[in-house]
Amino acid sequence: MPKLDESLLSDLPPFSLLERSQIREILDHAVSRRYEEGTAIFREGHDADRFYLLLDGYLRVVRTTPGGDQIIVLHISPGQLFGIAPALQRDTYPATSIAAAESIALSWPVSLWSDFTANYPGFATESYKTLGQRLGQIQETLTEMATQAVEKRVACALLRMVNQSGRKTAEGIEIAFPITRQNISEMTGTTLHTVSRLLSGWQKDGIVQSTRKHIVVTDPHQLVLLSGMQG
Amino acid sequence: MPKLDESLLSDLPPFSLLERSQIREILDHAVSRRYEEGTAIFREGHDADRFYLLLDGYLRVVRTTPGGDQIIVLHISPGQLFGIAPALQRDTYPATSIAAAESIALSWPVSLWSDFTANYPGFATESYKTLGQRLGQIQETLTEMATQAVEKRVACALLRMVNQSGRKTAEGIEIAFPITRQNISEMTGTTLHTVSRLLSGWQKDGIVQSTRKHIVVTDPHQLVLLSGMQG
DNA sequence: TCCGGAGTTTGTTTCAGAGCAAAGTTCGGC
DNA sequence: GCCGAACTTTGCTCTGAAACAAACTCCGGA
Repeated sequence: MPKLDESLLSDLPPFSLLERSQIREILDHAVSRRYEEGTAIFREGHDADRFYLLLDGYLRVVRTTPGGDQIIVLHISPGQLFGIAPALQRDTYPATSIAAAESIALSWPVSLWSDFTANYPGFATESYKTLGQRLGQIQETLTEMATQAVEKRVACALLRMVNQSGRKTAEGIEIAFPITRQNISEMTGTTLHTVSRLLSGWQKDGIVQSTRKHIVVTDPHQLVLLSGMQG
Repeated sequence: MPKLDESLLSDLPPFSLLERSQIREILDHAVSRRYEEGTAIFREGHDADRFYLLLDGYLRVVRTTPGGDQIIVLHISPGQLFGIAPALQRDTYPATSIAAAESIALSWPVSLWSDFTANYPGFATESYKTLGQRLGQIQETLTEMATQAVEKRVACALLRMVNQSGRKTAEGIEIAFPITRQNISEMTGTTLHTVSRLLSGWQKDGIVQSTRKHIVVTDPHQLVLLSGMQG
């Protein structure tokens, strides 16, 4: 494997407080790997033997029910830690993570977790901050799921993805990774049919523009109104 | 305030590894307080200035939507830490906690959090373990909410409460704190009417026995079947 | 270039469960 | 012992969205 460059990490929150030499050391223990779209990085219930940092691409964190339905708990974007089960004293991953687009991630054996948190002060802090944000996000989704009708849930899901990964284009803001109606239905607890109908409707109203596996939000403000959110 | 006894903490996971003198020291910084049923310990969005340990009673952790609906995210039972926003670098509580029954809790100012984790090794580990379990639990609820019909969700909710706080009685296993149909509907994203109907039906089938604010599960096995769970 | 599979659209039917309405019941306080 | 508030039960109606069904479109590969 080629030697990794320090600049990969130096701008990311978990590492931003560290010395160049420390980053060098961390990188020397890291394994870098590329994942095709659709590939699993690790699977629910498996031994949590490594923790990860997404360098490039996007991931879906997914849970499967005994009945075989799948739901998407959250998405991971570049720069975020994931699979940090060891931080929570878990010996098994609580969910599966799948590359939503071609992705590159670094990983380390869990045995290094305690070293990292002990030796690199900013690291622990930032990890737990991430965890806190994620917990809040999931609670948010939960309340939404429990109280809102399908249309609002789908609107919220789109907005969340736009906020997390939107990039500006001529027509509006585009979700940066491939996503199907089926995927959206798995984020919102509905069916791909219902999502398709909603999206068609919104297209007609000039709120979104979508092609196969690809969505551009042309009128974010309208979507916010539909989502019924406060902020 | 009377001096608190060391035995209050010595058997609880977050403190079980500590010396008597260390526990003494921790207790000397603690404030103990009693909360009437229905009282808030802290509220969503408020300054996270203290963290807590529930000594006795039960709490509901609750979120309110902009639209005014409430949903119960989880319950806290005696011996558990809660309001541990500082562990996640949050400066504000992400949810409200309310005494489901008369309760007693210890609390400390957040400024002590870093002391605790630094000086008492078992403490940090156990806190994060709790957090991990809670995260898993919420993910579980989320998937359930997204994929299961109302009947299963309510069955699951009952089972979860039974597992967390059930005590054996002559007729079956009793949920240890007062709970209304409304409460259950707020755990499962349905209406109190639907919960009432389900409970009536199950009563007829000899699966539960319920009176006002009080539920006994007489046939847990049947309930497991209804819940469609794997374990 | 054609084929097949994956993703999408649209129509129709059906029903679980929300919403609305109204009694009944229990309990704590006066 | 009475009152009112909080909790529960039950009936009825109506609708959002699931389920079922089928066609259509795009894309990559042989």
